[in-house]
Amino acid sequence: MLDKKYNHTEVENGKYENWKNKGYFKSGDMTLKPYAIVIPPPNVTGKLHLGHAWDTTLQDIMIRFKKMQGYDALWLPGMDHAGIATQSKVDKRLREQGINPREMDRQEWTKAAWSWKEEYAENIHNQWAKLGLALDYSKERFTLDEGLSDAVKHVFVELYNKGLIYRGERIINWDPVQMTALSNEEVIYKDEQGAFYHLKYFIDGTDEYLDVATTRPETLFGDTAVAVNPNDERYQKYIGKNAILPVLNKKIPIIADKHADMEKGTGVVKITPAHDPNDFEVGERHNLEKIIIMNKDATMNEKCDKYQGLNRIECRKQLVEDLKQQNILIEIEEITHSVGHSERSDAIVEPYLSKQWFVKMRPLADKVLEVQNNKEEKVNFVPERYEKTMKHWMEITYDWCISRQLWWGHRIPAWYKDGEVYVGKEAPKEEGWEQDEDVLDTWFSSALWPFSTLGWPENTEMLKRYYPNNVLVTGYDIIPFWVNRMVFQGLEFTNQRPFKDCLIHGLIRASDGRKMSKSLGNGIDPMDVIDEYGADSLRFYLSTSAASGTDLKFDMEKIKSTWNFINKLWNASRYVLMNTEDYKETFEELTLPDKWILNKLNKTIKNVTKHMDKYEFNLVGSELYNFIWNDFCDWYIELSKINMTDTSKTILIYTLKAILKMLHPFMPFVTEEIYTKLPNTEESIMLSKYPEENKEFNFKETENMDDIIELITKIRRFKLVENIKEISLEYDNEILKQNKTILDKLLKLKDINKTDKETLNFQGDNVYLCYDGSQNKALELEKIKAEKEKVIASIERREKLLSNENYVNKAPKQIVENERNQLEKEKQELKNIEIKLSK
RNA sequence: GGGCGAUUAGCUCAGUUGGUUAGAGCACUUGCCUUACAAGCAAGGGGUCAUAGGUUCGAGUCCUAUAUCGCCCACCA
Repeated sequence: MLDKKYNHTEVENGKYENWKNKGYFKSGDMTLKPYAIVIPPPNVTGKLHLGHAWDTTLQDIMIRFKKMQGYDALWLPGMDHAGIATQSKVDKRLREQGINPREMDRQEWTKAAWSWKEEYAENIHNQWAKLGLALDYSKERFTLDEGLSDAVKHVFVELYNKGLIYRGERIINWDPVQMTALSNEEVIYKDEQGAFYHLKYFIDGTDEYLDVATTRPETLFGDTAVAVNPNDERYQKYIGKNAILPVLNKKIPIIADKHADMEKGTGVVKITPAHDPNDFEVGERHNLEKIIIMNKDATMNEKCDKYQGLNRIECRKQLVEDLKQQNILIEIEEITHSVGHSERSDAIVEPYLSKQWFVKMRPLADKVLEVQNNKEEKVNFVPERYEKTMKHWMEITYDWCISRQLWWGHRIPAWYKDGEVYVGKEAPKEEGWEQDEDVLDTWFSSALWPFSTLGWPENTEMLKRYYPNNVLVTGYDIIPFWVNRMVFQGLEFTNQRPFKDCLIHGLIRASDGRKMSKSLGNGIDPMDVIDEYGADSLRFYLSTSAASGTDLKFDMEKIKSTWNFINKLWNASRYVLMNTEDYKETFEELTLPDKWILNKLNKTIKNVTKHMDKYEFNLVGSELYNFIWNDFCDWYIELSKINMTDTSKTILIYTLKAILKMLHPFMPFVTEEIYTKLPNTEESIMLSKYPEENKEFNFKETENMDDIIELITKIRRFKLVENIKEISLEYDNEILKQNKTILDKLLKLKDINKTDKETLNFQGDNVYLCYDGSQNKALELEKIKAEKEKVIASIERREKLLSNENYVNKAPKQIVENERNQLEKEKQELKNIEIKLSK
């Protein structure tokens, strides 16, 4: 027997280990249809947050649903080595131990990183277990494991051979703290206070000058030209002359280039080809020297005169001061502008000329854009609008900088010797080749995740069976980093989309609407929520509280009310178990309530399945909530108390089983607990079959039950409003007579002196409610009048609607018919009211 | 600058081919310790669906503007 109260800790304890040990999470039954999801691999940097809990719950729901529907459902777990993120954490820990990580031997360091990985992977495994995720651990992968590393090398070499990977000197985003290059996606722009520094660049041999505005004056040491627009009349006369670069007093040419915008600032722009992407382009066009003026840690180098050794911020300060003294500074114009920061270190990103490896994006992106036009082959985004996000990225994307100056990651499979480059899966046989020191962007390996985890580039059975994946589930913030890259790599290397559907969810926000983050201190640990309310509450809340693709404001009150809902389910189950200890299963002699609940259950199964197939979990949630609480608990269970028979016992069990199965994907623990206590069940609800509509239970006459419910509600309201304790009923309706006991019990009818009568209507027949209303006559009259007004207004609305030929002809018959029926009912009601008033 | 989304009850949010008189949870009011559950039961109040037009027999839902808020991308001399 169940305890009086739902205790989530007790319920959840031990279940996961049992499922895992019994092998229920394993895939591979070749007699079944395959279904596959690969988990978005979490970083091995730390703890899972609520976003992970949300993301994985959605996947677990689909996996458990498909398993119960008889699919061979694979949910492949794994983790991401997370290059920069992990390296910085490992470094931080080493520094705390008094070790300078950069002075370590690379192999030593890597060992430390691997032990970090083991430690944090264990954390994550424990958290997955607490969440109840049906992951097939026998297929678990890690982005740095042997197979995946082979896939990475394979892709690198292939792309290189196709000319889609190249090495070149470009302006890249440089993180001077991590001392590595970054991709555009890893740069976060933030609005900050800054200034335009207007400087005098004198024209050589004159005392005229150009007013050059810059936000980064310290870069002037790298200036190799000043540009004006070729059509700018103001400056025509200077084109071809030289300007004198302040401080260095060096002559630099004044050139005409379209990059100079006549509308912006003074129309004159300094050109620093080694420290600005646009200036780089200008430099290429005009064959300008590209002077790098900073070291890798963003301190000024030997090109910077006396400023050498200062960091860029210090340098700016002192330089501006000096320029002021020298009367070179014209003015400082305060502005707000956006400044790029490193996603991981938050350092201000320095545009920096550097030799790096790049993926040539245009041909890869074009392929995606083409495939998205094909309904059968495209990735279907849910909600659809996120396809636009991907397409837009594909349209504007430019070459992807993939080399990182880190130690933690896939070492670039390129070797150098005497200026020659060799790219291959293995090192060249001859002596003297040195491998590239750099590693690849973490996203380079995760881009292959949907197929590399299945054994690709080998054409394995797994790959054939589970690729493309059925659905990928992730947040919209990851679309540019990951989704997009999986799609183009998938198409390039497997000629197929990596997954058929892409289910996108939003971000979890704190209750004040802000992002949850460590720095704000408003983060909530999902494990704390689980301790307090259970994984089932958390899961149901996360998966049913927001429409797909929208953000979710975390609300502890709602988790609490979800707990209440589970407690309700728990107690309903308790009631069922208490009353079905001994019974004989039979569906014979169904009563009206029996038919009614079976009918409702059918409808619920139909709707829930439909919504599940469309990933509309919030709608599944409300469908089940309403059915369980309002239909099953409030009505059917109450009705079952009137006359408990073998049939009603059978139906209680039958309905409860279906309820538990439909809830199971959302709340696996409590449904398992209850299900295994019910008679005649499999040893785990995970082995049970998802409910299906039973056509034999679609009874037409169940509308009578709806009418009885309406009548009972009306009478209860009347009793409450009029403050009447005792009533009796008089009626001559066949259906009411057949269900007399229902009315007697639920309304607690008694034989009393009938001094007053209220006339109600049931399916066209009058029902008289007899009571003693001697105390409150005057009040009643007011109420009746108000009721009359309401009914008249409603009748008028309906008559107007029904007299509209357009409406009657064009609206669906069912709706028009319904409208007519309601009108008849109301007319009857009005008659009753008038009779009452005439007394 | 370009794009996307949001605006519905006091609060948080559903409302996915346009179709009865717009729903839920929490909060609120009234009456109940009825042997599954008082973390409950029974009943109730509360919304001109941001604004202005339009399409339609019919609009929260479709179209066009406007306002406010948010997000993404681009630019940032």
